[in-house]
Order: sequence, then structure tokens, then C-alpha cells
Amino acid sequence: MKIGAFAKHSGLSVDTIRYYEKVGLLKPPYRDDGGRRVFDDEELNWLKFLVQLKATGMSVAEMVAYSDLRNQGTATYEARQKMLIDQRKKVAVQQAILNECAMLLDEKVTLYDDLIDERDDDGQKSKSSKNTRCYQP
Amino acid sequence: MKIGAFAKHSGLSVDTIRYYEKVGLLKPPYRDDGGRRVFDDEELNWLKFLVQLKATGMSVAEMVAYSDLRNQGTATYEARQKMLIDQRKKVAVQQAILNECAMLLDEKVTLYDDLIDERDDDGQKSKSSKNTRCYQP
DNA sequence: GCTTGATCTGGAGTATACTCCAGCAACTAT
DNA sequence: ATAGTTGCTGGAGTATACTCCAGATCAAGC
Repeated sequence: MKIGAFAKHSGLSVDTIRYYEKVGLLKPPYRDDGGRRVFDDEELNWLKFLVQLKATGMSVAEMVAYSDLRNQGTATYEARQKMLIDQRKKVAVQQAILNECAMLLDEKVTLYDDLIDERDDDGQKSKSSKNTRCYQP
Repeated sequence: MKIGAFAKHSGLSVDTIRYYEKVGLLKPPYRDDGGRRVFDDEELNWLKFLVQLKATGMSVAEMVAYSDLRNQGTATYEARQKMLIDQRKKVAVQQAILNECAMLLDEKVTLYDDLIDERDDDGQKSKSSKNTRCYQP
């Protein structure tokens, strides 16, 4: 697989692939006769995993650290597992934050329905205005 | 409330407060005799809301857009509500991604338990090695 | 009065993670 | 054979969101 296909399959750009290689997330791949990079499926799986780690909010620097451990073999299993456990905790925190924010957004959206009603009832006797002096969101 | 207290209550730094004012997220506050910024609770509530919007992944540019709408008064209720609805959708997407990533991490952590067992059983007849040729995570 | 700490301004600098470019080489389809 | 696409390198540039600094002012405690 050449770099274009590799990029497409991973969802990253060609430049990003080369950048990832440069910083040590991908090992220097085999080169064909013309000097072009050739990637295999194993490396694609690894890259997809990196993409998912990134989605959890892990920085490139941390991914490089993980990658370096991985390149050192089985002796680093514990260290790698610890990194994943730490990341899992961060994900849990992030999930809690997002859940709160989701509720907040839902509330605000509902509040706007009321605000819109009140604004449009302007000058009429209002039957159900509850938010007249609510903090303007 | 002076800028130091305002920063502390919001969890942001003093520099960030001034930066937020500069880009238009905060309106130019009242200044005391000495030219120092004085913030009120309403502005603190607004800033706290911005912090939560940021936590949902909204960019500063988008927050500025929302802020500008807010400054235009009740005529922009619909536009603001739409922004929040859009952001709510993004949060839902982000939640789904995080849920997947959380599961992935849990799986990987479990896998490492197995890999560690296998590595430490090295040279013994293994009773339960299931991951001998598993992709190295 | 004097020191200390908070705040001020304008502008420069930083960290992160890419992203783009020039200029060239090498495949690929017609 | 030639045009178009893809890939190469090294290095520069970009976007985002701050963060830091110099040099000055201001307020409060001793």
C-alpha cells in the first residue's frame, strides 16, 4: 500500500502520515524501487489505533511515548497498560464533563423556546411567562 | 471584583481573561479610578457559560460569533438557539466517539493482562493462552 | 515614606499539530 | 512518447489558543 491509499484508509492526510513517521509514531516503512513508502496492514491497524487514541484526547507526545514503549517489546507491557488505564480515566472524566455540558445545552435550548415565546407575546397579557428576568444566555 | 478574583472564580488565567476581552468574548468592563477592570457577577456567569461551551469543543471563533449575537439583543434568539442546537449535536457525536474509545481502551487493558500472563508463563505448558499471535497493541 | 503585590498596555513568543511549497523523480494511461 | 498523477525531501508557514514580558502605575500594609 502506497502512502495515498494508506492515508485514505486511515482518514489522515498524506502530509500527516509523513509527519507521524517523522515524530516516531510510525516506523520508517519499506521503500520500493522508486524510493516510495510501502505500508502493510499491520501498520494500518496500528495507525487506526493511534487515530482512536487521539480521539480520546491523547497528545502526539504521549502517543510517541506509548509507541516507543511498544518498540521496546514485551518488557514494557505493564508500562503500556498503565498508560491505557490512565487514558481510560481521562476518558471517564471527559465523558462526565460532556454529559454535564449536554444537559446544559438542552436546558439552554429549552430556555430559548421560552424566551422566544415571551418576546413574541410582547404587549399581550402573558399566560405563562416564567423567564421574564432570567439571565440572558 | 478585580481581574484576579474574576480569573480565580472562572478557573481561567488573568492573561486569558484579557485575551477573551480582546477578542470580544467579554465586553470591556467598568474601570475603577486607577484604571483597573471591575467585573460583576453577571459577567462571571457569562464567562462560566463560555468555559462550558469551550468544554463542549466550541472554538473561540464560534464563541465570539455567539457572543456577538447575544450583544445584538432579542432579535438573535433563534440564531443563538440554532448554534446551541448544532453544538448539542456535536456533543452527541463526541459522546458516541468517546464511548467507543472507552470500550476500546477497556479491551486493550484486558488484553494486556493476558499478554502479561503469557509472557510470564514463558517456557511452561500454558493452560489458557489465547492471544499468542494477537496483534501487538 | 516605602515595600510589596496586583494590575496596566502593547506586543512578542510559545506549544501543538499539522499543512503547504518548491523542485524534482517516477509511475501510468493513452 | 508524453502528459498527468503520485510521491519524494527539507524546510517554511499556518491556525489556534493562549502565555509571557518589559516597563509602568496603583493600592495597602508596616
